[in-house]
Amino acid sequence: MPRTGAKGSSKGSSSEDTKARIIAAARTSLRTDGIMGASARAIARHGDFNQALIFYHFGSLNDLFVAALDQLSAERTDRYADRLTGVGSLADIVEIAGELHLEELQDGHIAILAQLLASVATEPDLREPLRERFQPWADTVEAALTEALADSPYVTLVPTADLAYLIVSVFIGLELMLGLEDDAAGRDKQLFTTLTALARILEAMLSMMPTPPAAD
Amino acid sequence: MPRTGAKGSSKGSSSEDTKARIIAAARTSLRTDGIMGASARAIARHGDFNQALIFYHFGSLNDLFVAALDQLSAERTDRYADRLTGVGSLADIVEIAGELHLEELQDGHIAILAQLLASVATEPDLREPLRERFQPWADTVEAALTEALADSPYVTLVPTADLAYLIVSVFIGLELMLGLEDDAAGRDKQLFTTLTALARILEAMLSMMPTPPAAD
DNA sequence: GTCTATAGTAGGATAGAC
DNA sequence: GTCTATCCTACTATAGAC
Repeated sequence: MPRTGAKGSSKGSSSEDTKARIIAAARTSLRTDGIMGASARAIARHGDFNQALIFYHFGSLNDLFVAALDQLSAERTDRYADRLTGVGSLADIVEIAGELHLEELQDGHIAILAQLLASVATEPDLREPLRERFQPWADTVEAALTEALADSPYVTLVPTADLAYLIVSVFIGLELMLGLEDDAAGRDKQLFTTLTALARILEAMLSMMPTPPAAD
Repeated sequence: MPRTGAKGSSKGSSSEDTKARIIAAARTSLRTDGIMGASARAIARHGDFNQALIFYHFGSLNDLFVAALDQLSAERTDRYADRLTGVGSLADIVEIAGELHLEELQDGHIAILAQLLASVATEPDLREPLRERFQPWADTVEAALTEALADSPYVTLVPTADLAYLIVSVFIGLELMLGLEDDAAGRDKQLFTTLTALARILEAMLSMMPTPPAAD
């Protein structure tokens, strides 16, 4: 096992540096080759290093994939939180979600998530590690929902945890469905434009309601 | 290539019969082993036949998967249409969608769809065949949406094609996300209960509106 | 139409030189 | 820590016996 911690000198070829290169190559491979094509050899080709390094630094491909997801989660949930904090209305949140989704789609981040999720069917050992690492995503979305609804009288009516789970599911499902499209970005924009418009109509209706409706 | 068409006698061991057994085994393997585990050998094991038969009857694994999807699409979109025709309200449609999703989840039909969609990243040749075969799903959902909204004054406001696409995406995304859960069925029920409740609130609000709101 | 046998390839992972 | 070389396994697909 390679030792951890920063080096005294600023030498560029440290162990941590190599691990980072391997993780970057794994992400590229998952994104472009899919989980079925992301073999040790394919990953090594993307990063231009030796295939055996993967096993020296990470032990197994699955452990490498988990490390890659760790890095991705940390990066992206931060960014989500940045963009989503301080958003006050439902329609605004949908609109920003659309922008985020388009970015993520084009950068291929969601592709990585979808491919890893699909691999759980074949690699049961990945289930627990993936579950832990998907929770922050749902939490970030839920926090944004809660904040956006904070000054609405309807907050208590909305089960934000369930909605957050559904929204994450939409992101994943859209990624796979849009993989069939010729113009995925265009279709994605159109879909979120539709959703934003519906959210604005909903808001208009809410503003016309005299008092919060009873929850059945 | 095996000849097609029905036999004169009712002999059970015809070519078509074998092809059906192979397709059934492919579906089982996709469902339980995932796309990464659904090798010719694994499929043959599920159906208890010789691995070489797959190539004799279908030519390649990808062609077998497409045939399996064909069969699944025909079966299930019929069933969807049966259950969804004549449903008059939005909340009812959501409720029935929840029942259907739970059935499909437990029977593993959506798992097959999700696994095939994920494989497109690695197998570009599957993209076109899959796109053609996913269209009926979206069409069925759209038809149900259109029918459910038929006597509402808001029909023209709702882009049913986009909504249908999103709903299919939710089905796919949920399948993958629920693959991480210990109690997938329970979580699924809970999510659709939430959605149904929200749909009922929306309906109540709509019934209180004096006139259709302008579309921005 | 179904079988056995096998060719040919690619994969995960490790040993051992450097 | 990184490389080459390799083991072993599994895979797709085909050839040829039956």
